[in-house]
Amino acid sequence: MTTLSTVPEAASRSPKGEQTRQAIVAAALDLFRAGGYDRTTMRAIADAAGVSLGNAYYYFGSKEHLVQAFYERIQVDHAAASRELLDTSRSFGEWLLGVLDAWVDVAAPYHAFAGKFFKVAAEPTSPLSPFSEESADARETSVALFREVVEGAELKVPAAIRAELPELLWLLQMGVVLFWVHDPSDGQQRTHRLVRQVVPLVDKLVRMTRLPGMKGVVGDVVDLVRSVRA
Amino acid sequence: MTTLSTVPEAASRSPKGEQTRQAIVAAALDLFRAGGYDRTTMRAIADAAGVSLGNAYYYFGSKEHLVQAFYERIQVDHAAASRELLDTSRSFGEWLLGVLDAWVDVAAPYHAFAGKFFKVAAEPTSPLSPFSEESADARETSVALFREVVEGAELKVPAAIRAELPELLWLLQMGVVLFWVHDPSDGQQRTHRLVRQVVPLVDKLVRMTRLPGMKGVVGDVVDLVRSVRA
DNA sequence: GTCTATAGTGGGATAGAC
DNA sequence: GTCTATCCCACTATAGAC
Repeated sequence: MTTLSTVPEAASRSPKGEQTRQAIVAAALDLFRAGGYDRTTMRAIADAAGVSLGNAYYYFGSKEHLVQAFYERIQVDHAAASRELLDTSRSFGEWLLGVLDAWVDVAAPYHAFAGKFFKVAAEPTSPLSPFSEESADARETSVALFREVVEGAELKVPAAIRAELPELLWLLQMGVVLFWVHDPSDGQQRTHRLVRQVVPLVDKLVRMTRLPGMKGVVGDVVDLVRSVRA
Repeated sequence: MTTLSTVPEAASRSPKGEQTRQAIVAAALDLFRAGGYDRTTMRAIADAAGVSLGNAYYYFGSKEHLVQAFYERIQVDHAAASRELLDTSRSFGEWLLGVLDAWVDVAAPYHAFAGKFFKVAAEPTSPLSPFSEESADARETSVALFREVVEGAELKVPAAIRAELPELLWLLQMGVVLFWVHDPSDGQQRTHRLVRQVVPLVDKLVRMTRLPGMKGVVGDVVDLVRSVRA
């Protein structure tokens, strides 16, 4: 939770500061959506937010830090959308489909500049990397969502798989994001189709782990996942 | 083979232009290795190459285009290293292990700033993206390598799987790259361990596709791969 | 701690002359 | 193909207001 940056943290934000901060984020997301990341200047963002350039930099150490706002926004919106889904009791497959679809819907407005977002996140040393130390909290929040999906569903699978499944589903979600970022189709229909096709397959594979002949492979997969995480 | 860029293509390069081009690439590679990508300016590259800044931009549309030199270098070295392996007759698993290991070895010298390289490649609109139109040739070369691995081995698997396997193995390779880029361990030992663990699993899975009970899942996977590529 | 105004610097990228 | 001159903008620095 500690950070080296001078940007005020959530704990130490005054109401006024928080308001300014939100104004800058809102302006940035608006302008990014309208004109893309590259063509949106920090000056334009500051102007649109009604603050000085210096003030914008007071809250966000760099233009890339504003991308983080986008990251958080999607995360929060997706969690909210998923929460609604989880309240209605359904099968594992339906939940998974709902959660993945919800992400695509929530992220849709930002697809045009998602490439830039993705670029920033792709650098291993970036705090925005989904694998970084700094984003551990956000990652754990996402994994927790999938843990709810797994635990809520009446899934009869080996305990070992059950334990690793949330993280594997998170990885699946990352794969969907990767596809989505590269999806040029209208309204990202192809991503939606991918999700609709991949979910039943995953559902089937997960249920197959119960079969006696699968014991060996399942053990291998679990070992692999554990050694990767170590 | 056609490109929209104004950069001279291989076919239309004059000897003089080719010389200048090589000088710029050499200077860039040197400086990148010495000081990293960010801290190396286009002005410094132009200076070191003995050309003007404008001239450097005549040959390379952007700083990112210079990163492509690394991409090509690794690709060529890996193809050469793999070719040697393919000459000695072995099993599918041994070949796959050899080819993946060879990549990690070939790429090792560039690991320090591979993150920057990766960042550039991650942007979907970048010509360097492994999924881009511009890198289709390089991608096809890699897939062809895995096709040799598949066709050279006496693998008894359904024809449908056999046809898709090269592309799936290429995807596996991309996964290894992803892990490698994030691997901070000495000499990227963890990546080597991952490869050593994942190859037997893949080998086992591929051979399992022959089992009668697998017909359904195998068909689903093939359908998925085909619809993703479409 | 929040904010403004102004005046920089550095470096990626471009225009247009030769 | 090559140059020089220039633009643009992320980012910094500073000095001071509330």
